[in-house]
Amino acid sequence: MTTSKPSTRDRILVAATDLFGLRGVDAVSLDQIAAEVGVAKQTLLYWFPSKDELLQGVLAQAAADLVLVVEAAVRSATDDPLDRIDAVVRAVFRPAVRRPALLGLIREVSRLPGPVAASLTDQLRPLADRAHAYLRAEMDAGRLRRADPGLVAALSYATVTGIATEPEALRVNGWEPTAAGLRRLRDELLAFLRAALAP
Amino acid sequence: MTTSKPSTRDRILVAATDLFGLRGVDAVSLDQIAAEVGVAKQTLLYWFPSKDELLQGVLAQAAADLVLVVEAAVRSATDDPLDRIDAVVRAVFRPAVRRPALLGLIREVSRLPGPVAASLTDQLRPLADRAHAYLRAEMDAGRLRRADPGLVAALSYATVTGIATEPEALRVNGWEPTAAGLRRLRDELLAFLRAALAP
DNA sequence: ATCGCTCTCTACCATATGGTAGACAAGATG
DNA sequence: CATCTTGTCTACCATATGGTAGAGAGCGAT
Repeated sequence: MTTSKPSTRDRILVAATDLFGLRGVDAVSLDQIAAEVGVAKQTLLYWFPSKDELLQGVLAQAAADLVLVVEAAVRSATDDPLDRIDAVVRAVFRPAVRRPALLGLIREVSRLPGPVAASLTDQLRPLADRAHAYLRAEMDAGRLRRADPGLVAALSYATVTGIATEPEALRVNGWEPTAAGLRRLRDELLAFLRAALAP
Repeated sequence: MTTSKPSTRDRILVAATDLFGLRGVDAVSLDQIAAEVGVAKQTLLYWFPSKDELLQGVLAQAAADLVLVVEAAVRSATDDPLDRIDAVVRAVFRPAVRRPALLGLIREVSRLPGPVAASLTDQLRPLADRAHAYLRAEMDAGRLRRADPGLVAALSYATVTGIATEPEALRVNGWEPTAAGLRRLRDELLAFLRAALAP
């Protein structure tokens, strides 16, 4: 549902996503976002009645983007379950590399309980449910090693977001959060998944 | 370096750890922490000259605890590398289940760049370096499947913290963040690690 | 007793922030 | 022209927060 030319509302959404993701929601003031967009704070509050609703708007957009990316990856993959998993993981990593703020923001919000986090969870649930059902079906068909599909999905989700959203934290492991480093980590994760899920 | 009876300083540290971890650093005011401890805000500022230094104190304690737990686990394990990895993962999960705030806080701080995060990274680096060296040695000895030890360490760290610190986020995968659920997830992770690292 | 040290307290302040009130300009519509 | 809607702005406010200044209580040492 993106309009063709960037409206004020869209520009606010983009700037807020980046700033929230980069510095953390609480650390970013409406004034800073407004300055980044080049409008007055009141214009923000015109489009989004409160900071909370702005955050919700940002998250709705981010979740929608994530859903689109994953669905495109699924459609473009072959029938082989390991290939599909591969494609989805790569798809999730791609925007995370290009725009680390997005997944980082999702993760920050999910960390604390509350209505905003609950709403986000609701938006991502269909995606998770489909992955869940898919894994179960493939395991039943003997094309993946049997395991609890919910646990596998949760595990993969935790790992992917853990890597993609907090590359700075991984420095403690002597690893550098460059784009090349992220790709190597992604490939290692894929190797892990193959080793653990191959029938 | 813990004293035998809980001093005011220690009580402040405990309360701050829990509150920071539970609600996020920015969302917790010094007044709230003081109220929790049962002292005046000034007493906090007497022991820790600023909120930033309080945060650093909390992190130093948390990092030290983590180091102790992991080292104890390593000492108590057998020589088999998979058993050792198993023991370490279980050790990291244990405090995370009992006191989710701790690892969550570490992760939150690591998320944003800055001097506080850098200092924390420095405190955890020895641990990471030892894990790194250990994995490399075992791989060289043929007792683990060959892989980039830095990547394996980073991957495991990301997964463990991803699971342990953000159980709420994993609800999207139809999983419940109970203690039993955490244990099942931990066991699944261990199975993954065995499958991927067995020689 | 009194000095000095440690620890805790009661005010108080400067600042930043989210949010409100309302004016002003530009079209669209009658 | 008059009016209504949309979008942006300037000015202002109430509040919360991190931090400062300084006083006083308890207590061991001289």
